[in-house]
Amino acid sequence: MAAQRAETAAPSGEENLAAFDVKRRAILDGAAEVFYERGFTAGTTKEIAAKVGLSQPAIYHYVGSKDALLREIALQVDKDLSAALERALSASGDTRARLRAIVTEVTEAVVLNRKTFAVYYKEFHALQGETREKVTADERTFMARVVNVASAAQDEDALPKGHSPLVLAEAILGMVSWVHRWYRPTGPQRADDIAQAFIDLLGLRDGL
Amino acid sequence: MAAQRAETAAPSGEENLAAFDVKRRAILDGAAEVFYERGFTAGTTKEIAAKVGLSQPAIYHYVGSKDALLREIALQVDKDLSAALERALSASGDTRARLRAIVTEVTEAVVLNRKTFAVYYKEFHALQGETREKVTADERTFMARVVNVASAAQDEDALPKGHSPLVLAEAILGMVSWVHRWYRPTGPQRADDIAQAFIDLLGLRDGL
DNA sequence: CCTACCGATCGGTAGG
DNA sequence: CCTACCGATCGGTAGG
Repeated sequence: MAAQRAETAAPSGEENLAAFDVKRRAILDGAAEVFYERGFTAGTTKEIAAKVGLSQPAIYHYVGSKDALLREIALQVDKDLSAALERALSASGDTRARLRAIVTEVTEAVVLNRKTFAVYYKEFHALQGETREKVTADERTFMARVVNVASAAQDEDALPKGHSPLVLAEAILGMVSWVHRWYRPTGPQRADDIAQAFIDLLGLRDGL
Repeated sequence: MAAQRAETAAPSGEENLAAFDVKRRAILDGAAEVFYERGFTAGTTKEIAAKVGLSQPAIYHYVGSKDALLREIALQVDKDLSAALERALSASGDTRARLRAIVTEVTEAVVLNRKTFAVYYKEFHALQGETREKVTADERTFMARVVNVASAAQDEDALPKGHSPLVLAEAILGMVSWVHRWYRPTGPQRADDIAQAFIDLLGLRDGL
């Protein structure tokens, strides 16, 4: 449960806290990759260790449990999503501009950490206890804020009236979230191009 | 690998082929539910058996392996998706009407078998061998056909020009596919309402 | 940070 | 279709 750092001083007093964090980060990255390729349950701590050049038990010097690996991944995505929304909503402009900013910021977040987002979406059900509750609550808050913007957009004729703003918000976020499944970094599209296509498709282009 | 039916004649000659198929179907439904709730790897044959009122080994009288359970689920979704697209493209009407039909038919398919689709999307990576290849190939064909419609729609000014038709197709299908994640049968929305909201959001309403 | 290893789980088989 | 059970895997600990 508790972080392991206190019990894992460097072997010979030569390595420092920064080295610990660097390796810990590498382990988390390796975990995201393994869970992305094989799923949380099928992916093993041994595979993660191999990717970082450690023995399997060595993982436990840096992280308390396999569950903790998934928890950190989920909390990272949770943080990325709120940060993206925060940036989008703090930008200046009218409601349509805010919607555009949401699309752009969230698309960029998904593209930037595609594999981490994929693990988050696919392995949500494997989250346990407080983490599950926190992430669920944060997602609800996130949705509520986007729904508010969608509702305002309907009032201003930037989105079609006569439909639940919740459905419109889920539609827009679905379009954006789904990027994690088809985006390829080697492809011709950049995050900006994709976001702009979404914006035009939704009729949110500036001056429309 | 081979179906088990030939080796599993009814215990006392009383039950017939229909009973076998009924139970087999129940097992597949139970598997979809268990894999939906717990994931493919974490979900056990014991849990599936319990849901159908059988012992764990009894599962193997009806299905050859745990992998076969996932395979059948994936092939069912594969079939549902082609059938939906087939219906959409065989309907009369112009390109915009065809796009509307794709949105409506696929949304209805996803809503109807929400959990099965969720397992398909989340556990794709666990598919093995020929099944994986077939499903991958079918998905590619599916996409190519939707991209064709999207491209034609651009030519006819039913979708915005200046963007890759692939990105537009992924955007529309993402919106629709994501329904598996938020749709609740107890909610106020029917599949039709959702599809109509998508259509309006995309500016595809008839006569626009 | 490693080697050795335990405890538990689980897919699948045997044999009836 | 059941009971009994095997073989293998894996998360995590011990002890250094």
